[in-house]
Amino acid sequence: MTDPIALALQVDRFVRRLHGGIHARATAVDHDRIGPMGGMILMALAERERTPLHRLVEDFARDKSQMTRMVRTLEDKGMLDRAPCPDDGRVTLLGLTPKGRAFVAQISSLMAEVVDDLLAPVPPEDRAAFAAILDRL
Amino acid sequence: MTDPIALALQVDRFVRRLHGGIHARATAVDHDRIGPMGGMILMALAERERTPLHRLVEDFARDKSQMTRMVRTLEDKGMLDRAPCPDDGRVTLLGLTPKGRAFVAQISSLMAEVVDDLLAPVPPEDRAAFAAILDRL
DNA sequence: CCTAATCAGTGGACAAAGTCCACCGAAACC
DNA sequence: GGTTTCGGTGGACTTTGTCCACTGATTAGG
Repeated sequence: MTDPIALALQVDRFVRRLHGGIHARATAVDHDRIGPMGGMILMALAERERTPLHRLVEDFARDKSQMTRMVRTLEDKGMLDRAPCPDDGRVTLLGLTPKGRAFVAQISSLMAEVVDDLLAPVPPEDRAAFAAILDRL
Repeated sequence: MTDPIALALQVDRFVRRLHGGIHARATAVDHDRIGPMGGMILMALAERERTPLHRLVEDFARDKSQMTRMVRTLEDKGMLDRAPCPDDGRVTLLGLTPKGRAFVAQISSLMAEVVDDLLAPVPPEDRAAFAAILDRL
């Protein structure tokens, strides 16, 4: 047991379903074609306000340039804005616009719903354990 | 706690690191440009022999046509072969070729290593719990 | 039986994500 | 003050994923 390959497969599948679920429910709301990834980024921003880009890069474990572009299109769509960091001339701080905030409000409940659905077969106390384990990665 | 959004983020990140880790270690071995996805498929095939395509589709939660193409390129590279199913004229059964089997042997140990690294901060008994929870999805 | 709905798989066309590498300007480190 | 490092950008590309239409077996309904 604890076959690492099976485990990898299952985690991958979980994410797959997650994205799929979001996609399915969000198409109705997502008129600006933000997409799952964009949504994730916005939600992340909603939690930690005024974040530099490189923070997102490591949180999502994505490529810098990719993140640059993601952020760029989100900015173009009026979901977030940039401001130069006063302490460090290199960094630009990102934050949600009111529009972005409104969007996040819409989708985060959908998101929660999706996660809930996926975790349905798992009893609540195990969910907590699950989350706790994930925390240490 | 048990914030579903944070949870989603973490799972996503985990998969990200997983793919990244595989990618990093496998480039040396992967001379046929199989890629992470192809590798996963081959490993899945290694476990359940003679599998119809639609089984992979649901196991990986991918699109049918995508899977068709993946399988096609893997076949072109001599990693797997197809055989018509005797019981059902619609399905084609997939199986690893010797070459495919050899490849899987190579990468699955790398894979296990990667997963192990990722799970390093989690004590063994919790890993089992983690795996058990994943099983119910 | 024979038609109708269903199912496995294929293909085209396209959009979204991710990868690699080179490159700036600002900052930190002797 | 010159050299690394760091945050971010941009180009050029490959890999994945999505949507939709369509074939040929196969089960179901009457």
